[in-house]
Amino acid sequence: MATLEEVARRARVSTATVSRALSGRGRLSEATRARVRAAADELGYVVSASASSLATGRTQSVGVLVPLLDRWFYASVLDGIATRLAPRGYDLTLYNLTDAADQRRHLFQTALRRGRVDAVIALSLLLRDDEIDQLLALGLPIVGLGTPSPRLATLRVDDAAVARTATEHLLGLGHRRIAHIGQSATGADSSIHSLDIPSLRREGFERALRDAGITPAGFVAADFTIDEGHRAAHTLLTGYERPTAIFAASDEMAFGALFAARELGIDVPGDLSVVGVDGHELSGFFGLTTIAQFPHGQGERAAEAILGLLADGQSPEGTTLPFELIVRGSTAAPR
Amino acid sequence: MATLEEVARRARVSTATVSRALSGRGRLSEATRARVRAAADELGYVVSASASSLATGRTQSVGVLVPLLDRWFYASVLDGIATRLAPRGYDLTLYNLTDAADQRRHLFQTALRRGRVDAVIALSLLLRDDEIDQLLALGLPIVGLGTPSPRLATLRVDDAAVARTATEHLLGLGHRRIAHIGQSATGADSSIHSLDIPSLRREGFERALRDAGITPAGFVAADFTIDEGHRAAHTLLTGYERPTAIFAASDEMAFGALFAARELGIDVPGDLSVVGVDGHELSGFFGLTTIAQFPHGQGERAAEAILGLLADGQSPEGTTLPFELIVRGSTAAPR
DNA sequence: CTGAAAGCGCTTACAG
DNA sequence: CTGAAAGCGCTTACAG
Repeated sequence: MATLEEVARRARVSTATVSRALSGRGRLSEATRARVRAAADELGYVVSASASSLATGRTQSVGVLVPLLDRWFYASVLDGIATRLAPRGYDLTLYNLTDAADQRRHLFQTALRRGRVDAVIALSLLLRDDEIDQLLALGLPIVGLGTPSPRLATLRVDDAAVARTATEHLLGLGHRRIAHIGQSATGADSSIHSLDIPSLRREGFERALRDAGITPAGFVAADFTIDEGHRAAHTLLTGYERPTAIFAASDEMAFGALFAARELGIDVPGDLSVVGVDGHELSGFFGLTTIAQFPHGQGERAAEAILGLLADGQSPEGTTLPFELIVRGSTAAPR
Repeated sequence: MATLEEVARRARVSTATVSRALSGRGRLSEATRARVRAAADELGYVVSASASSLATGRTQSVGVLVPLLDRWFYASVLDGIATRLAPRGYDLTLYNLTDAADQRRHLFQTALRRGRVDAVIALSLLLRDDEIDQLLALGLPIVGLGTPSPRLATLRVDDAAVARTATEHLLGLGHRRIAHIGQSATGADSSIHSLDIPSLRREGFERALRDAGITPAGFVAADFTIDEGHRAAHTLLTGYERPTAIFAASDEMAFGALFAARELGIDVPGDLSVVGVDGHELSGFFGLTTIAQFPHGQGERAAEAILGLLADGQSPEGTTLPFELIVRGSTAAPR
């Protein structure tokens, strides 16, 4: 790889001039600028990331913290982020934040502190207080997306409203025995807080029912996977006093509920209505009524927020993300 | 952030000694090593990535080229890669390779050449010859995963054998009118080659039929999505001389075929058998017979191959990835 | 408008 | 076993 120095020699100018010509910073005569550009092109010169970073303190790279890579929702968000970052010349460094304690420690204490990223986007992460401390101590722009800490500037959907919308849709159809599948991220006994997404949805659900003077017809905790949704729905549907409707806190769990209903010979929507959350790419095929929340767009928004902070320290304007009830064949009035 | 220099001062040694103590390279007395470690811990010192990279030429980071982020298959592979890279202290830099010409050019001519990664993993990418030239010119270890270029060391499933296995499963059940949904990546008229995955699967399918003395009962090109599989299946199932079996080149297309059959009132597997490829996480719920290929494990294998090349230049041992026929309820003998 | 030079924070021969 | 010093390849005040 050619170096700045070689370009300088070829263009018969100093390295300072080459740097200015190529970066566009500082005033130069058009003639020299053109000469330098030509020399750089001929040599196929590209600035060395590490040398440039060392000199400027900037890396042109954004770190993204993701809890689960292989889930449609996160993959979509990530795609949205990548879509916006690339054209602006920012690289994306991916950090998969698992539950493994030593991996988490290494990430916060070492990996992120090596100075490889200029900013951080944190996706729907449950972070401990000391982890947030370490994140903030980096002194970098940070944007959370659905991250349940009031200490992090976060873009979020109003999850209580999401749950209320779904629940009221069912109430509006005339359902009175409505069960919920969801909340298990922190557990009911969580000493942390109830700002995480699953908890907010559960609370929204319960409040909507309470406001209607109705008590929940059941709740089963599940981990936002089809398998778990399937298991949870099976429990609800084989208990006595079967619900006429289920509000699942994610589409994947709702899919599981649909499979469970089919296996049990329960007709949807005749004997059971099901609502999910996400607007999963498959929800249309399943005919699932859902609250769509456009994860790809969320990723784009998060990337734009970070780019704004990076460019002029401007915090994102709005922090509330849109959602939308999409009514399909999985919900109807109870018989 | 504390610097090496500060650690050196605190431990009352030279910066050279600190570097040696922390990296483990070079021989040092246990006493000084301990003293340096203590000083580093007290200051919360972490090596600067850019300074270290500039001095050594190594970045401790692997670039991953992905065509589509929001597809289950790629997301799983990515997760597998991340799983193996993290414990070895390597960062993962994600490059989303779209079809946009200018973005591709920027990636190969600039982004990858900035020296930000020590190695590259390329996932199932269709690369032009000049792009492969540029990739090779980086002089870095490269591992392809299902990448259709003989010029790149690639881990791959024997896709012709995958297709043959699926097809022979259908033949073995007694099917004689078998159609295929797949191949569209390069198009039939591709002047490039037919080493890409969709083409290999199509060829495997056709050869298996030919060996059995049977002609294909149809082929529709589709883009590996549910939507496209749905559309393609609809075409096949509403034509005259409807096939009794469909081999779809991916599970997602097979899901689409199942939805199409259901809409058309065609009983699966009574009137139609469907086989897919991938072992998608949903395939079990759909009762889909499939050829599983374990993308998460593929990602792990690719990461290990790269780590091997990075550590001692050892090329990966085997380059063939496993697959497995999983028979479920979507296939049966024709009526 | 352009250049000489210091500095970013490491690593690694080279000496001793 | 340890240190002084050069060097990695840039950028940016500071001069002129």
